[in-house]
Amino acid sequence: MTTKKVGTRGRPRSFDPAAAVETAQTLFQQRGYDGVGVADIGKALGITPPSFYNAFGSKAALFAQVLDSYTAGYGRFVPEALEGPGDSADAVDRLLAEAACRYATKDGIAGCLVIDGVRNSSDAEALAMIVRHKAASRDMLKARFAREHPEKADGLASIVITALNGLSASARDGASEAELMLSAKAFARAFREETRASGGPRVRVL
Amino acid sequence: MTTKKVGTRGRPRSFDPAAAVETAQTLFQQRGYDGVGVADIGKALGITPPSFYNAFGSKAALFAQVLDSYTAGYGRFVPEALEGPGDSADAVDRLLAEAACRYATKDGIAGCLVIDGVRNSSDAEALAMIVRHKAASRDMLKARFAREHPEKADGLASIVITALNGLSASARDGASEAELMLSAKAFARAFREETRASGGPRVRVL
DNA sequence: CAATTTCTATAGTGATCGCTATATAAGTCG
DNA sequence: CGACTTATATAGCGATCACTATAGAAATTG
Repeated sequence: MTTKKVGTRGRPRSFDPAAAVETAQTLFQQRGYDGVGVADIGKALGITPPSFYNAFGSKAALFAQVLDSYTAGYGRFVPEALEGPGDSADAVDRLLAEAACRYATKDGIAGCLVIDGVRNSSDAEALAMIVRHKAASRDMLKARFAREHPEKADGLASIVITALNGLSASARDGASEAELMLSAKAFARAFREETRASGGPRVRVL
Repeated sequence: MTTKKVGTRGRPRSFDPAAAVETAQTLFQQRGYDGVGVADIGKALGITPPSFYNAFGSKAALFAQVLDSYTAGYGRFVPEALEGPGDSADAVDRLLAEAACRYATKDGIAGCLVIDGVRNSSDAEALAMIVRHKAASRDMLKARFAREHPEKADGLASIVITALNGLSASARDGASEAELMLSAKAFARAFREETRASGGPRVRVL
């Protein structure tokens, strides 16, 4: 009896659903949506299928909870980096550097759940959820860049998303934090150039 | 009887194995290794499981053939871009631009099979093959960059790999060729800066 | 022709997938 | 206490996974 809410009738839960969401997040991030079975989650939580379905409804519904929790918790660094001091290029520099730190392998977890959690999945429901989350992230980036570069906000968002995609993929392939940071810094400089350029980069090599 | 080799005894094949490898490549690229079943391939080829196993041995063995064919054919653009005229930065500019073109969705296919074909897969054998192919690609990049930048060849390879990873991932997420090209050009400029820089970028904004 | 070789289809292996029908255990409430 | 409510476990659903045992069909060879 992990949860103990007074005034509730019926047999109490033998596990904490919030902790279960965290456990599931870890599993989904390690193996991807399709790579984790309901049986795996059940084993990790010490529960059997009926308890799982009574608590979460379905594997997809649990994944939705995991994604919401992920975005609201771990994923906060994105809006935080974007809304910090300085211009768009400063924000992107913070964002990519932070991503390089966070995406690097820690406790068997690497990369971003939203970016890579359902890659190659054949589950339409899970794919649709991720599409929504990615669209929301793109809108967030675009809105930030549009404040200074309304004309090319969309292109700038594409560059940042592709950079984040690359960092997450390399992290999942085992890249070290130092390796990721090198790419992050290079891409951040590329972004800064892009915010300046009309045609090519207006810089002069010394 | 697609194949007709004279002098062979026994019942002839009802399908062309080389064409089958191409068909399988398409399927693997569309849905990933785990997303394609032997039954799917059989249906696409109009054959039943015994014919499949008689010809290829196993799903993993077919995938190995697909990867070899992919690297030897489609994947030639990588060494070709690297060995063209100019310095490393010129080579990377060609490489990333070519990748942007090729990775963009065409006939339902997007991204790179080596980069994303087994992402989130739970098949150890297929994963091991991809690890080998990725290592070979990294070595190729590193060797090219080491000719001009022996000290930082490894870091430069990391940047290019992360850029390619990003382009492939964004392509699989549906990015247009124009979008990918914008990122490719930005990353190529970042790479050029990196080949010049010791500390930060030695440029002056005009 | 018959013998040999090779590929073919039908059917089914055991394992795993997400999910559930049934019954029981473990609580609160009157 | 009994009535009620909720969560639990055992067992199994149909579907799909990679793969195979068996036997027959289609070619070359003597």
